[in-house]
Amino acid sequence: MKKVLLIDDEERMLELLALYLKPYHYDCRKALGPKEGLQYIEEERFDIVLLDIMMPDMDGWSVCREIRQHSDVPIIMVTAREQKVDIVKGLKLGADDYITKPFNEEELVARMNALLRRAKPGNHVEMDGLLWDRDRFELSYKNQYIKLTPKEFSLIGLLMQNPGRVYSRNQLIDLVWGMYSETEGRTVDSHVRNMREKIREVGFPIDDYFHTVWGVGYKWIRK
Amino acid sequence: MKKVLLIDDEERMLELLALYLKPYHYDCRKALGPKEGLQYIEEERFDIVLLDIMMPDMDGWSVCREIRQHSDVPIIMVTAREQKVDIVKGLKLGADDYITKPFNEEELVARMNALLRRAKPGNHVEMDGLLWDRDRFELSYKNQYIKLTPKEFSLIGLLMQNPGRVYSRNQLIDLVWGMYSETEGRTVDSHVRNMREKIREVGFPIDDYFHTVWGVGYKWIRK
DNA sequence: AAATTAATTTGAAATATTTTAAAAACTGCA
DNA sequence: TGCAGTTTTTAAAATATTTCAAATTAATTT
Repeated sequence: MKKVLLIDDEERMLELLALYLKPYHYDCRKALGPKEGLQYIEEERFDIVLLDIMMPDMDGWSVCREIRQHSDVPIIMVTAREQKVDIVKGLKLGADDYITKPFNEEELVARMNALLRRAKPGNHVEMDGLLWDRDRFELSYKNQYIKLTPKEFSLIGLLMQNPGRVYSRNQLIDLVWGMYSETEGRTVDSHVRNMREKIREVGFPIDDYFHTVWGVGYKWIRK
Repeated sequence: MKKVLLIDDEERMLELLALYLKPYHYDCRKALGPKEGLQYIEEERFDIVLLDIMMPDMDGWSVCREIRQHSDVPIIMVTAREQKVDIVKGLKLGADDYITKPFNEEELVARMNALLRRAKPGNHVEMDGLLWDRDRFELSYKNQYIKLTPKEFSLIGLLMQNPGRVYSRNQLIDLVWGMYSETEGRTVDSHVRNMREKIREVGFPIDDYFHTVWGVGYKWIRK
């Protein structure tokens, strides 16, 4: 499901946008005002951002520039009415498109899809702020990067991608190490320990998610 | 220089568009009508297409659909006036943006650039003062030129254009050396070493950007 | 509660990967 | 052909990861 960040300083507009997008099964996060918006950007990964450019304490262009410091995420500016100069300014600052209020639902969704179509599809899973990204070979929590070894990285990736499923040590060895590996089951434990420790350090409640199934193996549980 | 294909059935409009774009150094190809346009698409590679949707013998949407059969090239539709329904239809058929006549030069160029920015091959990238320029075959930092060999140059270009993404040695060999190369993975290391050394010499903090991902490969990180 | 079984922790040895450095092979061109 | 710059290969030194076994801790069974 695509994650959308809505940034506006009017509660009502946020609700309206979310309502529009609801039937299309986007996962909407509402940010009331630029500060909150930028904070979310720092903490999470989004597929697209809808940004209102008429906000009192910080104008949309500054927000646009700020976002571009951190991320390449597609940005659609939302403007009150057509103002050619502003549009050009926004596009130059790194926005990808704009749409004017009042807009119709269909056009909004069509524009979002046109942008999402161009975005490179990534291979990732996210759980309560913990992001596993195969393309980047990175695990991160709220923009803190957790340095993992290759085995640790594959291990957690497999588990996160199959929440609820138990894997025995031998299954994990087959899947992560590769079939016909001579490695012993106990070795998995060491990697699990090291991995848990590293993730605990950045403040993610790993023990709520990564469970030991006594006598069987390990599983990742979806909260 | 970016290649632009203009498709319209009015000679006058083609001239006008070309005139608008002239100061921005685009390489414009004019196609009078949809047939000619589709023929060019088959014969040449373009960076972007400007497509008028009001043409008599074949409507713009059919052209749009046809183009998408052959190519992923970014398409901007040009419409006579705002017609919401039509816009949505075009976007759904694979167009990326639209602009209404009469339009202003600045907005047209801004929209083209926004699309070209997302399109894959960039001719230059800049990161914290380090400039990679394909047209000049030059890498420079604060006006100091760093002399690179062709392999080194492609290598850093690929990485800088895809910040965050890890590339394995084999992927790099496929992408830089070309598929089916017999070259060994370790060879990449040598080029990496030499390149790092040359860039370090001019004072750019290359080690903050160009990272080794242990057990996997290399990546460029955006700071 | 004691006995049993399994998981975790620990640290050191074994392996694997990357870096460094230098030599060998190759390429385009005068 | 021979040169100068480039690319590739190779081997060693430096780093980082993985493994494994012993000691400890925790959970389960009797």
